[in-house]
Amino acid sequence: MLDLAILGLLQETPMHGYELRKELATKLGTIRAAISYGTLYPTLKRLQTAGWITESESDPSMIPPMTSKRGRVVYKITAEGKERFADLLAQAGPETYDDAGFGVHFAFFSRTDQATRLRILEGRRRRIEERREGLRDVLSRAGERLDAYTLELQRHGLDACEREVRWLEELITNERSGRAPATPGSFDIPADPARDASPELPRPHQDRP
Amino acid sequence: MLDLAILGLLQETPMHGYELRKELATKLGTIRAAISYGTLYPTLKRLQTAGWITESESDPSMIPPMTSKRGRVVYKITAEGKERFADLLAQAGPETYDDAGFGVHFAFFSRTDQATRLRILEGRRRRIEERREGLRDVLSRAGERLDAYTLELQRHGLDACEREVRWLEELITNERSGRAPATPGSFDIPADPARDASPELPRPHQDRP
DNA sequence: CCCCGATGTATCGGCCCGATACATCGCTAC
DNA sequence: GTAGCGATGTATCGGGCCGATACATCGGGG
Repeated sequence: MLDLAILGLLQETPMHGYELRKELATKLGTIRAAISYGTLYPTLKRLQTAGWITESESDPSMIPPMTSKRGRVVYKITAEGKERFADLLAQAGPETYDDAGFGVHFAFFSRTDQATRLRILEGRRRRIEERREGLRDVLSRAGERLDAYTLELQRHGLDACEREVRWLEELITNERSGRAPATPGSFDIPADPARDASPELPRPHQDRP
Repeated sequence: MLDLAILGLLQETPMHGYELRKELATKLGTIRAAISYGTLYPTLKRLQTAGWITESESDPSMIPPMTSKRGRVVYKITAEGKERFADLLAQAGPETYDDAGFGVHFAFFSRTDQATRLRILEGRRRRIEERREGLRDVLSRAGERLDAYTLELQRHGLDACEREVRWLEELITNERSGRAPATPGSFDIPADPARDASPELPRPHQDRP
């Protein structure tokens, strides 16, 4: 999962570890607080061993001069890495539909073809619907076995599930009618990007046609 | 975190591993799909070594007779385990306020005193508010740097944050006015436990007084 | 009679996290 | 000036937790 995210970011531009962590945090802020260095560096080493990325010591754009001793290590993606990224983007494991997996895949939807986008959105919807049904069962059948706080927790979780299903429904509808909110590559922004709300951005929250 | 959940469930009644996993799944269904056996059994071993629980081979209530060979192992909590449970319930680490930690603590709120409940609810609210501010910053400042799908993901996450903050606000208000939705021990249920909705349950979703 | 799904216990490799250590740079404060 | 401090930066270690896997029993349906 993390492989996909790192490969995706390095495909945009080479980076060193610290930078990568920050970009990861902003891109995946909703689904993962901030990747730990205890995860990042071993993962980078693993990707390097596999041949997906290469390490180039202290690049020319070294803005803070840093009298060396230990230059920053800049990672860049290889051709095999780009292939790997494409494979990971399109693959359909069960982990593609859990919280983390779906989030990472969704974050790179602008580089995914529409058929794959639809498959992932529908798979995620099915997953959430299952979770929702489980919660409904607990709330209706096991109502007298659980205390009020636990029930309230379940109810709140059920709310979140229903909300996410609706969100996914709208995204799927949009996707099917070709109104995808992104074009591959750079995106046409109408000059003022959402100060308080952005009704001109093709979000899935418009009325049904 | 898992220690707290296991100790809490074993405090209600002794259980064997398989049963424990199922109870864990229904009680914590919203925050953790289902605990893996690769987690559960080592954890039980660790709790046993620490002296919080004891293992009693194949109890008298062995309903499916099972011609032995390997009887089911029933775990029960010790006096030290109950102390440990109380400590874990009241303690205030940073992990108390993340998704998993808060969920487990909340699930055992019926055994927590009101002061601790308030502290945890407010800590959680602060945590979510910070996450919300981070997302708002990304959405307003980095609007043109991210593609539309990533932005949509952030927007959805922001929605979830705002929703959870409101939920917490209502719980805190309820808690402060003494209208806690649970009494310690068993709970008085009005005969028909929520077939479709349960307006008579003291949920935090009633109108303000 | 045989397979299948539920019940049940247990281990292993591997991902990921928090804590920790170490080093440099630019800024402010004394 | 120099001492601290926060941001930048790389890296390791112990341990929690997961998915996959193995093994075993039991009840029921084909």
